[in-house]
Amino acid sequence: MLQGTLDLLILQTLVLGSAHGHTIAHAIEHRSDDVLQVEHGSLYPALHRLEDRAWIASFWGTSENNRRARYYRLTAAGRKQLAEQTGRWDRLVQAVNRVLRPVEE
Amino acid sequence: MLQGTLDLLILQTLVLGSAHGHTIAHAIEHRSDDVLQVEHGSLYPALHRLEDRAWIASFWGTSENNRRARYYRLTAAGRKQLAEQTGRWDRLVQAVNRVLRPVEE
DNA sequence: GTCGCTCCGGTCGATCGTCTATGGGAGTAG
DNA sequence: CTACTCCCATAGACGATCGACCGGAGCGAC
Repeated sequence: MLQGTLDLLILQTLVLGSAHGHTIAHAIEHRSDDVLQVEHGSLYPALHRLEDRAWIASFWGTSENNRRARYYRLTAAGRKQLAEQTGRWDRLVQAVNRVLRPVEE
Repeated sequence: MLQGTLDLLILQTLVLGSAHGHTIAHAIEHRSDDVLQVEHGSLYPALHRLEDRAWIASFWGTSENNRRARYYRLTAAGRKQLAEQTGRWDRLVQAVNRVLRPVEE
């Protein structure tokens, strides 16, 4: 996966509502038509990283399968961050595409 | 910059003809409207990496400023690799965008 | 009851790519 | 001969991802 993108994907996923790790990973994989794979070893460090930066907040709950699960929700700062990172992502993609597909000058 | 993208950008730049490090960096920066910045410390490791993989080949020459410069050209394998990586890039971008911009289901 | 499976959270070490900083040689202009 | 630019190069740190582990706890089959 592309470096730095996971944080963005997680934030976006949480816009739709609080969720726990497993659900977040599945949502990303499903919505990307299984192109993006979210490994455990990447997911949890990312979640902790985002929580440290106060972009998401967590609380313990019970999953739909009656299992103990840590739920995450987007904070106000996280929402702001999501907008910034989405913009940054778009700019980068456009920049790379300009290089990849040269137009006649 | 996005991880792994630099290799792709370099390969694409060399499609237009052989060039040395400085020129490659400037070309990428210029064609991306200065959004992408190519640092020396990233460029040369990338060039050596690509050469190790035989996707580019190098030879010593003289720059337009009469300076000793190492020129790089795309190999056949590099051209093939460019096509593959471009496809991979497109797939990833589309996948991320699907997650970022949810359509009604 | 207990065995095995799935769900859920977590960590650790290795790896990879980038960045900052530093260095040096060689041409050029004053 | 000094200063500046061009060009190549490397070293150390950092940040993010990955693969491989480990633990617990619910659940269904037998």
